[in-house]
Amino acid sequence: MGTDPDSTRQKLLDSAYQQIHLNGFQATSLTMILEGTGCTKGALYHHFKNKNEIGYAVVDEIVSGEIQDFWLKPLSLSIDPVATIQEIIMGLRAELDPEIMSNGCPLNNLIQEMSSIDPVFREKLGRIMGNWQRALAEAIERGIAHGTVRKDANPWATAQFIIVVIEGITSILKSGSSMEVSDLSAGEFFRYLQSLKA
Amino acid sequence: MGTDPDSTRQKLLDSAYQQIHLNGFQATSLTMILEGTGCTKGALYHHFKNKNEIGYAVVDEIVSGEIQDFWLKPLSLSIDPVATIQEIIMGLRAELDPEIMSNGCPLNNLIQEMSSIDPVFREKLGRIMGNWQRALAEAIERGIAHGTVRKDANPWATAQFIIVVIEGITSILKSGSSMEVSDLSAGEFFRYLQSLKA
DNA sequence: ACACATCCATACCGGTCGGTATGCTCTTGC
DNA sequence: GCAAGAGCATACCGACCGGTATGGATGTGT
Repeated sequence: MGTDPDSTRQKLLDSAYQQIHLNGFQATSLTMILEGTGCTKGALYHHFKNKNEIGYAVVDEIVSGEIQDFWLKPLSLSIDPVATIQEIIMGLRAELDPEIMSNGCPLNNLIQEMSSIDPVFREKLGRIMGNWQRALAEAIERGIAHGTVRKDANPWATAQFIIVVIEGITSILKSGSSMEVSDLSAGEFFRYLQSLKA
Repeated sequence: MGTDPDSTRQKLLDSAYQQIHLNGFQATSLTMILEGTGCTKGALYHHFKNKNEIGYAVVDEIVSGEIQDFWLKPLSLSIDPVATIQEIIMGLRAELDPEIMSNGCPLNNLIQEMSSIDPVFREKLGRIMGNWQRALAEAIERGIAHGTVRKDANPWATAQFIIVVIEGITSILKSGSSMEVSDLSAGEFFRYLQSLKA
């Protein structure tokens, strides 16, 4: 049996992450989180102080890690950020289940729902966004230094615009329409990315 | 006194619209909607079948109308869509209370929250998005015909990308940071718009 | 082997939610 | 001027929410 406390905590966190991604944080009840884990409310309140703390832990231990793995790590090694960004996006498209992807970017979803309500969420999510933007900007700077990116590109503004477009595309995906819809704007996005090249 | 039933219904709708914009649809309780209107639950359930129908009415009668007024109407007369889009955006920035604007685009908010949950919301919101995109595409086509837009621009893809960027920017606005944050990507966006000119 | 903390299940609580049942008041058709 | 229904207020309901109190099992230091 899973008498390992760490594994039960992880099971709860994973379930919470999935449910929050599906229904949003506020619409996710503790009962829904417990469902499928085999745990009860006792376990949940043993590992977490209250519902908000579960959300905070999801952000700190899961969402943050995914941004780290998918974006920060590849970018930190890149001297050709335009190519790297395209590879990341193509990789995400191939890897992720489209049904899951149609639920939007977990980071963006939480920002939309919680940032204006809860200052702790706001701070944590804002920090992740900041790291993401910084990693992009630094990669672009390295690209300029290595001659792979136009010299007159503004790294910080460009980084922010890239995030804007990515979050915009995943947002639009939710308005219904299938995958081909985002192919169009993805094409325009790649055209923009190419325009950054030196 | 306001014994006029139409005005009562309108008051309820307006309050619902504001509360939904502030807190989201699911997090908005009927009590919150009633608050400030001077009405009670009796009035509410006299004019609307249930909570969902209130949301549907808000979409049909308010959100749809705002997109119509702010975007479709100006675009339908334009033969220089790039200029028109810039004017609309500058106008929105000047007109709207920044505190209200930091709550995001009502259309986008509802899509994020409700599209994956409720098929009726999904259909209604998707239809509005479609109209918006179509109006943009048609304006771009007219721009091409009148020589204000590059001939090799793909109207449909460009229209979608423009929506993506607009929704992306209003999304990012919520992640904290003040107005100047969006100025950066707005600058990049205008740069992209200019690149569409003939 | 015994005290004790960790880990978790069960049962329960007050509060709020969306929704309903009922009746009053005022308008409107005739 | 009188029935009939529109327009609404009040009171109430079951369901579910987040959270707590309690106690039983299981390891753990000594």
